[in-house]
Amino acid sequence: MAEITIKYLAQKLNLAPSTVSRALNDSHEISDATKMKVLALAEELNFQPNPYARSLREQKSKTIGVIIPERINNFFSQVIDGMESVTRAYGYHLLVYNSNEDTEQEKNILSLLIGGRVDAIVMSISRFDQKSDHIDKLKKRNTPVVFFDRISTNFPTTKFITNDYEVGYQGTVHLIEKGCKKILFLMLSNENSNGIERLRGFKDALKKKNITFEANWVIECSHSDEKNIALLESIFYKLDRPDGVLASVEKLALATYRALSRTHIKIPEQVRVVSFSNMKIADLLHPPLTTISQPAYEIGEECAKLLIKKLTKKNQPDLEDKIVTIPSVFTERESSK
Amino acid sequence: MAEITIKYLAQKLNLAPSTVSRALNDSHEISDATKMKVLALAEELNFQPNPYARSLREQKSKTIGVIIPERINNFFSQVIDGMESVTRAYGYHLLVYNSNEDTEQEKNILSLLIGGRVDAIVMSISRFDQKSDHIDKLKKRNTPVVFFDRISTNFPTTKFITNDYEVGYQGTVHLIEKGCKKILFLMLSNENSNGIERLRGFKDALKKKNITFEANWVIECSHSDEKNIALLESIFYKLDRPDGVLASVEKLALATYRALSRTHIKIPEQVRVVSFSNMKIADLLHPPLTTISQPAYEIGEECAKLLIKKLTKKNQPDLEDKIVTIPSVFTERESSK
DNA sequence: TTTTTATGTGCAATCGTTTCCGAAAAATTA
DNA sequence: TAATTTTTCGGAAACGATTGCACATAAAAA
Repeated sequence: MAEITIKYLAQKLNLAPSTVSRALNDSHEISDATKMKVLALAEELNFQPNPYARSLREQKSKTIGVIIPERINNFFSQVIDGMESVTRAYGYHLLVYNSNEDTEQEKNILSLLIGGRVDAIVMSISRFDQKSDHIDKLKKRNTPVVFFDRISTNFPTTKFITNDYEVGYQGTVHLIEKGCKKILFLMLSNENSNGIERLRGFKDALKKKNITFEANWVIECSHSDEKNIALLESIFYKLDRPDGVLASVEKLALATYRALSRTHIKIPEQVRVVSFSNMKIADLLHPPLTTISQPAYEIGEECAKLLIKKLTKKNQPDLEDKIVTIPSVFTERESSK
Repeated sequence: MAEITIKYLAQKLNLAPSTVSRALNDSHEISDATKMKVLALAEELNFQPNPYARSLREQKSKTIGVIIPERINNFFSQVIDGMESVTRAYGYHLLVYNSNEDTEQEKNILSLLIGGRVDAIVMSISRFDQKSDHIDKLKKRNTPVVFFDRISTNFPTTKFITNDYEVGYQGTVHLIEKGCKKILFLMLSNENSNGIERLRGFKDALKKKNITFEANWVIECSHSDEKNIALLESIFYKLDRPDGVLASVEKLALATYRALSRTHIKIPEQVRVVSFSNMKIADLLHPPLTTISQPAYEIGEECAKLLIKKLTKKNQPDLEDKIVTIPSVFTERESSK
């Protein structure tokens, strides 16, 4: 019931709290004999130092805050698994928040975290807004921040992404070479950093292949699955329907599948589909989905490694302002045959 | 740079720290005039009380620890989303850990949390072992614990599950009525609480329908997808193959799909499949999968609500030792037509 | 005017650690 | 043996917030 404290151990052993503390932290100024005694009792009583007292004193929490825009998403789950694999090894903890693709929530979470609850922050931003003042505020603090996937381009820190441009290009070329002449580019919101890069790859591929891009090929979708499906249905219902789809986000590929199934349009015979996706069961869809999948676990590991290094080593410089690219992998399946 | 503290505010305003603290906490013994002044300055400087100082003093962290056996899993993601939706409203934080279906890791995580880092724990245990002493240890502590889905039956607290027995029964009856005579029950490990209930429903349904159960219909699978697929392939390769499958876990249904696809056995013509699953795209599989899906979000909400109540209200009794059942929903699709 | 009461504020202790500083005891050197 | 250094430990002050208690001051009652 009554928590076991250092003071209690000290009293039991007829030592000063300072001595016990030092013994537990294996300080060189404590004799081996007393160290043994202290460790033995601590072990016996299953002593765990109070993390909050320690945090208060040391001015660090051994906790990293993570903000993602969506939790029910294989990509983000894998990223967090990757992070946890390294943070746990270093005794760090992960506080994970879901901003639900909502800038307002993101702002609230950020202000929660800024109070000193975490030593560092990892985030994938909900919207790539111009007015990201809540993120800019972070600059004034000395809390290290790292971005991944959906990054804030003008915030000076390290960002982890995949080769969005190249792979957007590659996916588009693939569709064209399969015979597509009119390809839709589906994006979630026109303002995400990676979406923009993927779109750039898309456009450049069209140009390279001498297909003239038309503005209405870019479909800006919402976060509502139902709305997206309805929108796509209306598009595919027309006579001069597209014959290819590059979905920049998994959920849009699924919306496409649903829309095409409702309108009885066949994949890949009538429309070929390629999607960015980290789904593990892309091969079990009907038809199996051609994917561009991101190295999610690895991205998580890298984010965590970088922060742990910054937090645990002495005299580390500020996080370098650069973009680290980890390549995605393209897997061809039935949906684009 | 220098953190803003209550002491700093007090100095700026020519007040005592205690007065500032009381003003911020809206104490009745502070005049409205000074309250205004304090609040104004706090607002202006964007003051956030140090959470660790507060935790130390108040002996509570406003943090709940969550342990799940797997993160890349829609069910658990939904549960956590549900929890977060209520904890955030009350200013509580979520520390989430993945035990990776491993009792050893679970034990380590638990001992991390026990040090007072969290005010309460929510968990879905990795294995239903007899020797769950690491969980029993929690009893001695006064940290409230709640279980969900994979519960520890003999630990006296509130547990949230779904009507595993009924729905296992229902799924089996469904398969039988579709004409199945030899049905496999796929479980992840023979020792999970919910698996056992589902199996009981399975057996009772067979009995009810006058089908004699055979022990080798219960397949205990591992956590390796590849092994499971190979195992299932070998089973379906035989002549007297089963004509139905009830998968107690989503990943086993997927393994079944893969195994059947490799052996060129048709679903549902040759084998009908029903699975417990919270996949959102069960309808996009080939063929669409008949599912029993758990009310994951709601389970998360209920866990959190219960704990928040226990933690925020005065003089709350210990968590009642009972099982709360929230029903699953059965959705028939092509895979069991 | 004096006494009582209500109101507003400050002082100091506390939560459990870590660490600076100093001091005794032991070991080394002169 | 005396002087010096090294080893080992204790005292006390932090870290930043909350809160019991005391003490002013002003308002109300006698």
